[in-house]
Amino acid sequence: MQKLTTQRQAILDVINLSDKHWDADEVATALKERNNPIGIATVYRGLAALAELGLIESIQLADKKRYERASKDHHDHLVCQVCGMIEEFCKTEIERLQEIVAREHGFEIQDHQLLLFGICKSCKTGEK
Amino acid sequence: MQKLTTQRQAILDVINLSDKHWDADEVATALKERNNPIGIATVYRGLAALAELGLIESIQLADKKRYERASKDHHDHLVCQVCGMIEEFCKTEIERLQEIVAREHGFEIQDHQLLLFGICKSCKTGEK
DNA sequence: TTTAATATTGATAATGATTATCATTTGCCC
DNA sequence: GGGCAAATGATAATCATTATCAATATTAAA
Repeated sequence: MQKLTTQRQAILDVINLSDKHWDADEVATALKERNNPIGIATVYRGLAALAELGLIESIQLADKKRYERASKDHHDHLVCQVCGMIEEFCKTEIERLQEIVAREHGFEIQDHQLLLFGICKSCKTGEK
Repeated sequence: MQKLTTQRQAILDVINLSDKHWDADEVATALKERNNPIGIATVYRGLAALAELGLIESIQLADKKRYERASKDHHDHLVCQVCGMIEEFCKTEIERLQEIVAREHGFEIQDHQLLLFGICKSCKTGEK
């Protein structure tokens, strides 16, 4: 179960194109522009399948899910509320503290998500 | 702007009833059961207004927003993927590290959300 | 207090992301 | 080479949330 079909490879290629955080619609549009249109339902299923295979990663924002290429080390995200830009950061110390919290609660962590919302550097300095 | 109408006070009362994390529909149902039905659109707007006034707090889960009563200290959440239970925890050290990350990126934090997904104590020990 | 401006309510329609349905196609195993 | 399991794609359905809008309530001003 969960095959890497030609459609899913095309989706994977698109996501690996850049370090953008793609939503399903953007992936579908990019595929259309590459003259390889894929049905939107297939895009959704393909993204879910690729994430399950560990070939891409996902973050859940308030309104929609976004996908990015898989990276070696786990990271979390800064989300600019002005321009929508998403930056990444690693902080192993935070991960360690999360484990401590979990232990205190008898909780077994399987996944986590840390989002920092605010204003990014370029929006703060008024750049375009 | 943003008045504390009788409807909004009723919504606030419901949320202050317990330390549950309510979604809009549950609040509307609770109000109906108390013989004080309030239109669902008004419930949504009321919850948003109360959160803006700082009288309640919200967390954004994958599918929906949930509201809880306001607490003195900021806290984050453990979400059990088996039973759906939501626990809270405080870890000021994590908050401090978030600020350090932000400074490193020239980012100004306005809000944040940390969710730990996994299996809670009682689900792990097989309780009911 | 009347009047005017403003915000709220509630029923319902609209939106938007995502999932379900289902007939058709593809790929693989024996 | 037929059959089973999974995938595809068009489209309908779902579900939380927001928009619309007429009716009502509240506040401020005259």
